[in-house]
Amino acid sequence: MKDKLKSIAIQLFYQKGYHACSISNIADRAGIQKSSIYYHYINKEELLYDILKETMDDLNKSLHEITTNIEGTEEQLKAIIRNHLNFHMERQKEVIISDSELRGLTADNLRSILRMRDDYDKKIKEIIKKGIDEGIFINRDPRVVTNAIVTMCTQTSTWFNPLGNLSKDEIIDIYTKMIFDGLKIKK
Amino acid sequence: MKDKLKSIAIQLFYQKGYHACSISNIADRAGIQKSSIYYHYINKEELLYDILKETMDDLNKSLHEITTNIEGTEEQLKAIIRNHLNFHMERQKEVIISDSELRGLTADNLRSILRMRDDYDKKIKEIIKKGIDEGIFINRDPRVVTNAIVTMCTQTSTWFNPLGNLSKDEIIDIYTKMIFDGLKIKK
DNA sequence: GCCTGTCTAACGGTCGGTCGGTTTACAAAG
DNA sequence: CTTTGTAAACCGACCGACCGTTAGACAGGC
Repeated sequence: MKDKLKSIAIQLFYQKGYHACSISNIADRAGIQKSSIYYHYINKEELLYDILKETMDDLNKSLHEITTNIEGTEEQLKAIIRNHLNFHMERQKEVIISDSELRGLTADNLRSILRMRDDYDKKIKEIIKKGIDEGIFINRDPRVVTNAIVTMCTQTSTWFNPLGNLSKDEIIDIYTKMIFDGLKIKK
Repeated sequence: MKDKLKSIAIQLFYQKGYHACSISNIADRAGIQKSSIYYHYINKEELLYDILKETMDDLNKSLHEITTNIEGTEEQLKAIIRNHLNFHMERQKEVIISDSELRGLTADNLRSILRMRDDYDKKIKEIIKKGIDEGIFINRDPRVVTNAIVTMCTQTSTWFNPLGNLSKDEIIDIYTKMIFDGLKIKK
């Protein structure tokens, strides 16, 4: 039932937003009374935190696997981009919640989630910095470049349609080429 | 007072989110009773709609000026990117609200805002398509390319710090170069 | 007989919104 | 120069609904 509640909460937080979705909404959809939810979660925020924590954990875990198993700066970055895109197109609801409902957290929980996000971004920034040092990437502010890449990939969660006529792999291909080689035909 | 209410609402909707911010919150900050707000706005949603409408109007107006005053596909796209980045770094609060609080709108108002957003995106897509036809941009799905560019530029609103050590112009420069030429040093 | 999970019932509080009445500003009339 | 009319702007009390949360009872399985 705890898992059921979580997946219902993901659906509803995504659809209506955290504050617009009440405990009763979730209970109704689960077929139980709203008071019964408090057997599984101490309060509404913990339900949100549980979702965000799990999502960030999974994302960080997948990044860790890449940086330990793949060699070569360019190949690493390519794998990171592929992974990030894949994650955000597969788990659209969770990542959209993660991006828009941080304000629903109290100070301690917020700090915990933000640190996970910072860790993630920092690892990517380090790889871009390494690429610049190795002379394979153009020397531009790594912070800005990281933000540009991460945010554009993250946002696929908001527009990707699993039933559309473009597959995830096709989108990953286009994004990767755009990030590495840009828009313009080389003269 | 109506303008004052709007700017307070922008601040609070941005800080706490639309649903987490009550009419009383806004009234308190404005130094009036909450009932007085209903003299200026028929309900809470109209206050949100007013913000979103004005923001999208201004954005669309700025785009229109570019497409009528600038010639050449590449120069147009460059100007569009500069304008989009500038707008989103200058009016961070409004555009963040525009991106995250659409769910607070009822059907009619939502449709109206979404149409403005679609118009905007469509114009950019057409220019990219034109660039592909003219042989200056690499032939990739214009829908995906547009989404990639627009979302990455939009998201500067979430991380740009006006007090940071990077100016808007520096960021615009990096973004433009990244979009047109990518990350990699050409061999 | 105890633990797990759910129930019913109720709590205090806040929400968006309404109502009738009051203040303010200002202009026309005397 | 004062009085009066009027509309804009605001107030304070109030509404029903719903919020998140708690307490305590109860049913079924180990």
